[in-house]
Amino acid sequence: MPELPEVEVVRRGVAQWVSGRTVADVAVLHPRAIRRHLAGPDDFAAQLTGRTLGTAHRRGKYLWVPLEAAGQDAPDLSLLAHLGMSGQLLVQPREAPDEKHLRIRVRFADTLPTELRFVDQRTFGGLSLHEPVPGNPDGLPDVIAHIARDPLDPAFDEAAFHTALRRRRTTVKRALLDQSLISGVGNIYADEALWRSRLHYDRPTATLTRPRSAELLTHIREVMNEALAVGGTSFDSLYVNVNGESGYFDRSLDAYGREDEPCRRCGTPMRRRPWMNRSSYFCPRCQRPPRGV
DNA sequence: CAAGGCTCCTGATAGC
DNA sequence: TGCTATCAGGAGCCTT
Repeated sequence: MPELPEVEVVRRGVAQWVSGRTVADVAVLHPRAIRRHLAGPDDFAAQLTGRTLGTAHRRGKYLWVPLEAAGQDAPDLSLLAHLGMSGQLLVQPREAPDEKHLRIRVRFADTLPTELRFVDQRTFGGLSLHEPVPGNPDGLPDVIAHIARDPLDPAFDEAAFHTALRRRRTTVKRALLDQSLISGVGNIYADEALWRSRLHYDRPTATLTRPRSAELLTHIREVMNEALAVGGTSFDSLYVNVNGESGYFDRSLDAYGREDEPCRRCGTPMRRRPWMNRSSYFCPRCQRPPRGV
């Protein structure tokens, strides 16, 4: 499942292989993949065709590319991508056979042999075009203006994060998954960071002291940077491929998916608990539940 | 406004 | 063998 590190790998791939190229043709093969583009597939294709892709940006799990606007200070339109659970952005040879779940194809007006493909089995992800937030130099799409900066963003407001945690009346894992509070954290890295911090997922955020929440933030950054260090150096070909099952990210997980396996700190069998229609993995000894849970 | 639940989707897997 | 149930889960949307 793509979370921040995986999306960052994709961003780098897009920046390397696609930025600067001009779109010649767009094929939308599944309407659900552009459902955030309210004007529909024909409009999506028409607006994107002829435009040149600018610098690839990322905030949390969102990735976008402003379309270059000749003679203007700021971009007038940005191409937004979210991978959802199973989405992939692939740079493939034009003659490569279609993937089973190919949803969108973008061909370019140059002589390079590659094209951009959006492949997504479960269609939770998608592409869309949006006007940027006025005055934003990076072309931040207006529809993701509510997404908080992510913990790897130099402008992430750490003091505001701590304050917000104390003010919230919720539990710590819910807070970590709230993209308007801190973005880029999904179920996997939430469990990993909580395990490193020895925090139970149902710990009320209001009980976190400033040092404890600072430690949590440090662990979030560490686990993301470690994943990035492994996955971010793995692609060196035309193939920009990220999905959670590719293997090089989950090899080093300490908590996620380790039910009944020994805790790497204390040896106690790890547990899995149904949680918000998904799962939470934790060590029952290292991560003691709060009172009343 | 904040918090939490529901829902979209497809394929792998388990169970009968 | 073949069917059904369950699980994976990001985030918009709706209700409370």
